[in-house]
Formats: sequence, structure tokens, C-alpha cells
Amino acid sequence: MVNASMKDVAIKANVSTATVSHVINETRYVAEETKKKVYAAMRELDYQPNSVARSLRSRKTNIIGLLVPLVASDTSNFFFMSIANGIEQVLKENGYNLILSNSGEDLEVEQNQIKVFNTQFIDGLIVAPVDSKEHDYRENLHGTYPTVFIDREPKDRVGDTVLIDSGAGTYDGIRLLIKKGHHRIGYITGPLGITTSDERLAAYRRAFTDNGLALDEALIKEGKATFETGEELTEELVKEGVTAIFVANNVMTMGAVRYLQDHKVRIPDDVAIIGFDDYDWLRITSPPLSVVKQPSYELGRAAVEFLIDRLNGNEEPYRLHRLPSELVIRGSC
Amino acid sequence: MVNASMKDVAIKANVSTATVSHVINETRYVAEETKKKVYAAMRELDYQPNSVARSLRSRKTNIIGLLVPLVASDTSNFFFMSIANGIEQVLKENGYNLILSNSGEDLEVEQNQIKVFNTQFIDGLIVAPVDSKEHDYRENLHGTYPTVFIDREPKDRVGDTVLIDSGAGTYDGIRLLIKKGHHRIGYITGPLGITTSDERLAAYRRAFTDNGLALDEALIKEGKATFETGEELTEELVKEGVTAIFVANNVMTMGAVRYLQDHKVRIPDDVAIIGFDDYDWLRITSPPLSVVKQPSYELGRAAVEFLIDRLNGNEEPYRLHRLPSELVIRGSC
DNA sequence: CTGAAAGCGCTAACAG
DNA sequence: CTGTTAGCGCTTTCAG
Repeated sequence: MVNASMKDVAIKANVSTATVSHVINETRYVAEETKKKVYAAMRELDYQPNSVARSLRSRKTNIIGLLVPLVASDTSNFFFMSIANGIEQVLKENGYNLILSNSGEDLEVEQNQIKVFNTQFIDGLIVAPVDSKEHDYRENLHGTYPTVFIDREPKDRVGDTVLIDSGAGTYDGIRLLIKKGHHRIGYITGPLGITTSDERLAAYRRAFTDNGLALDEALIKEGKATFETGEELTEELVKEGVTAIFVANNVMTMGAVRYLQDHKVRIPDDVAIIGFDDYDWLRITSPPLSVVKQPSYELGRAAVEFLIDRLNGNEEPYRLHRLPSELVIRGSC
Repeated sequence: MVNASMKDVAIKANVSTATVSHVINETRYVAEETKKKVYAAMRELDYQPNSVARSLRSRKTNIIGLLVPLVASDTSNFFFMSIANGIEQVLKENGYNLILSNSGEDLEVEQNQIKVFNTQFIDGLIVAPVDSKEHDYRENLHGTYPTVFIDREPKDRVGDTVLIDSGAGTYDGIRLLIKKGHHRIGYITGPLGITTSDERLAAYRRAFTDNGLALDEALIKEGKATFETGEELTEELVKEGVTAIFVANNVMTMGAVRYLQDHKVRIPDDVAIIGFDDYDWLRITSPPLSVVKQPSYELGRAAVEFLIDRLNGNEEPYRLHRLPSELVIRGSC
């Protein structure tokens, strides 16, 4: 059986479609008697309101787009997946649905997807922009719907932005290492030039100067954010005679640990290590890994709250919000 | 500026809306001259077709729903996240969008979400049903859109189903342990009574009988799928004097490893272990963990292919497809 | 307290 | 080769 329309219900209940609509949406007073008739008709016909028609009329889809930059790696993906999870949950609580899309860290794909979204689809957009300080989002984001940027700060503020203050966790980590007597602390980072990487490195430097320590630039190693590069850079650092390593990237953290394990470098006795991002799995590495934890789920929640605020008509200037990161101390330092 | 409609374009180009529509959709012949005028008008007005109106008319949203049962655990979630990733990718290749929704392993939430989807929203649904052999999906799935079930088999077949043959990987794992001389092989599983758990346990039994070995029922431990339960059951097994443990659940695998580490039980010398599901992180446990790997990403792809086949009008009886699982041998056995 | 009717933006049958 | 026009199912104004 094909779905019954509102008209069918109206006929069966002997009322107008207007009344049916008002009963459904509780948008004007309807006599109890009439309501009952309408409900009965709805039940009998197994009526399901057509949300597409409703959207067309009300110019509201109740759908929010989410654009994340996943690449082929469990580790880095998990961060965004976790954000997505938080977002979906809060969205549902507020009666919204989530369209998930992946830019694959590819600017072109990202911009294309935004164009698709521009086709009147979504009521709002949350985007973790592709790594790039260059791109101008004003090109495709015309303000038809509110946008919230997460995790990475876009060049031009075209919406609220929610970031994680990963510098704070980094600072705490380095300070702890220094307090434990480490002076030659290696630093491994993914490509610099993107906000998150730069922020963390700055914190590393700051921790040194704040503690009156000289910093050896040779101990700062930058490379691609891969397992293998993590291994290589760790090797370089070990040869430099570091007693501790801070890895500012999750995937590289694994490579670093692997190198130390493979070369029988004892953690933390020979080399202490602090990594980035927290996962259940880190409880079963040996020793359990100390890391800077980013509140991914909370980031998702916050982003939605900002977005809903805009959807409710908030017209204030765009805001920038930072969530704290946290140093989780386990056995590796 | 508010978005231009097709009518605006038609007026500006001095043609009818029908022509504009046909130009856009290439659905009937239009003279080159006319086309050019239309394109020009579109560009000038920055015209974006309204997909909601289009959907209302064509009764097709190009949106596919995905319903997964995430709970608050990195480990188990990652499996479904990875599936979602595969699904999104293939969907995009085919011009579809993905609405992501989480049932939280709660039957009521799941059924509610299906009801939301029934509101004419989606063109198709992929669902990893909540753990339960009881529920009758025919109640809410009326065949208005095709549905594909993944990972878990529902009681009544109301759509194609794509599963992973995790029994095969389990069988291989047990066989390998037996071949290595283990006879007392403990088995840890999450709650029985759901298809995946039952299948794996059956494979365990089969591996024993196929090898002419007696099986000690006391070595089969069932419990909640949590880290802590994994630890507890491992303790019980160690006290039973097992020389190897097979853990048929990802979260419990971590608990098991943790227990062995904490109690200085050497892996694999004192107790060999094989776990479930593969993650990057398992490369840095010590020793690196051997596991049964499930092709989550491929599962996603396969599900979409089935769905699209249905959307293209395939009316054959529902099919059941199984993807192979794979034993990944590292250092823990 | 309720109904009639316009119209959201688009597609497609029908007509030329 | 192109235009006219009737809806898709709903919301909402205006009128009673």
C-alpha cells in the first residue's frame, strides 16, 4: 500500500487539511472532538507525514551536514569518528539528522561537497576543514546556512569555530618531563604550517623558556604524519641522545613506540615518551602510554551547541571557543 | 540575496521552466542556442537547484540511512565507524548521501529511528541491528525502501544481509593453536545468543572435534563484553591452567592482555593469545597481538552494492552474503 | 473553532 | 524543438 497523504486523512476525518496539519503540529487550537477524529483517521491509514514536502514548504530540512577529513588510518580517523559520534547524539536530542561526508583531506572534494550542500539541502554545516591555511571558505559558503568550524581554524572566519587547546596539554607534558629531570627532550611533529601543529610546537618552546632551559633546535623533528616517519624520526632522536620524546601526533606516536620497542630501548628508563590522543588501546601497550588527550566527543557536542544557537537566530559576531586538553599520565614517563 | 528559483532562470533566459529543467537534467533535446541562454542565466543568478523540491516531485531523495549500534567504547565503535566510512565512500561515488544514526545498541532507539526514516526521508537503509534474535523487523520496515542488514542477522529476512564469516577466522586461529601443541585453550566470549558470538563458538568447538581433541566445557567463559570482564575471565582461565586463550571479542581482548601483563604471565611463552578485530594499535602492544581480522570497510562497500542493486530495481529474493575473515598472525601466539 | 486556497520549486505529460 | 500546466504533500494566511 502506498503511503497515505494528509489529504486522505482529512477526507477520512471529515475535516480540512489545515486542521490535520494543526493537529499534527499543535500549532493552533483544535477541539478535542476533532482531534480525536483526526488521530483515528491517521492511525487507520497508518499516516506518516512526508518530511520532504514539509521541508519544501517550511524551508527547513532539519538536516545538518558534517564534513570530516578522514584518511586511510585507524588512528587519525578515530578522532573525527568520535567527534561525529558526539555530534550525532546532540543533534538527535534536538530533532536534527546528520549527513556525514568525508573530504579525505582533499580540498577539491571538500569544496565539491560544500557545493552539494549548498543545494538547499542542509540547515547547517559543521566542517573540520582540510589542512590548509590558504583556502578562502567565503568562496563557497554564502551564509545561506550557519557553519561551524572544528579542530582547525580557517583563514577567514565565516562561522563560529571550536578548537582544542592542544598547546596546554603539550605544555603540561613538557613541563612534567623537565620536572623529572629531562633536558634533552626530542619533539616529533607532523607537517608544520597548520594550526594544530604550530600551536603544539609553540607550547613546547614556551615550556623550555619558561623553565629557563635552552632548547636544541636539532631535537625538533618534522615529517609526514605516518607510522614509518614516526619510527625514522625517533631513530634520529635516539641517536641525538635524547632522554625523552614528545610526539605531537597520534599516528607518529605509534611509530615512535614501535621503534623503541624494536631496539630494546626501555620505556621510560632509557627514554620517556608522551604521545598524542588517547585510546582504549593505550592501556595495553607496555608500559601503558602517557598522552595528551583531546576531548573529541565534547568538541562534537560544543560544535552542535554553537550551531543550534545560530539556528535559533543568534546573530552575534562569530566566536572562537577552545576546549582544554588534558595530560593523561600512565607509565611511559 | 535569496536563492534564485528555476522560474527566475526561465524568465531571464526567455524560455519556459520546462526547458530549464530539461537543460539541467539533460532529459530531452534542447537546441544549443537555447542551452547557452539557459546556462548564462543560471550563472548570472548563481542558480542552485533546490533538491528538496526535486525530491518531492521525483519521490527520490538520494539519501541513504545508516543505523549503527555504537556504545561508549573506542574499541567496539571503531568497527562500525570503519564500516560507515566504507559506506559513505561508495555512496558518494554513486551520487548518494549518507544520514548517520546511532541506536546505541538500544532496540527502542533503533525502532524509533526507523520510524523517523519511514517518514519518506530515505531511499534506502543499511542497518546493523541491535543484538537480539527476537525482534521482528517486519513491524516497522514496510518495504517502502530497500533495507540491507549488516554484521548481524535479523530474525526475519526483510532485506539482503551482509555478514562476516567470523567463524572461519576463529577456526583458523584455534587450529593454529592446536598445531602449536596447545590442548587447553581457553575461550572468552561476549554474551551468547547473538549470531556473531554463536558462530565463533561453534567454530571453536568444530576445530576441536575436527582435530580429534576433547573439549573442556569449563574453559568456555561467557560474560559481558567489557574490559573488566575480559580481565576476570582471563584470571579464571589462567587458574584453570590454560596454555592459550582465544578471545572472541575486541574489548575483552584488551582486558585479557592487560590481565596477563599485570600478572607477569609471559605472552606467548606462558600463555598464547589470539584476539578479535584488527587495529593499528595492536602493532605496539608487546608482543604485537595476533587477531582475527574482520573486513569492516569491505563490509560497508558490499552493503552499498547490494542496496544500489535494489534501488536499480532488482527484485530477486533476498540474499545472504558472507565476507571472509582473516587470521593475522603476529607475536602473541 | 475551522476551512479554502495559495504556493514552496520542481518534473513530466501533453500539446503543439 | 519548446511551452503550458498539473500536481508532489505540506504549511499558513485569510476569512469566516
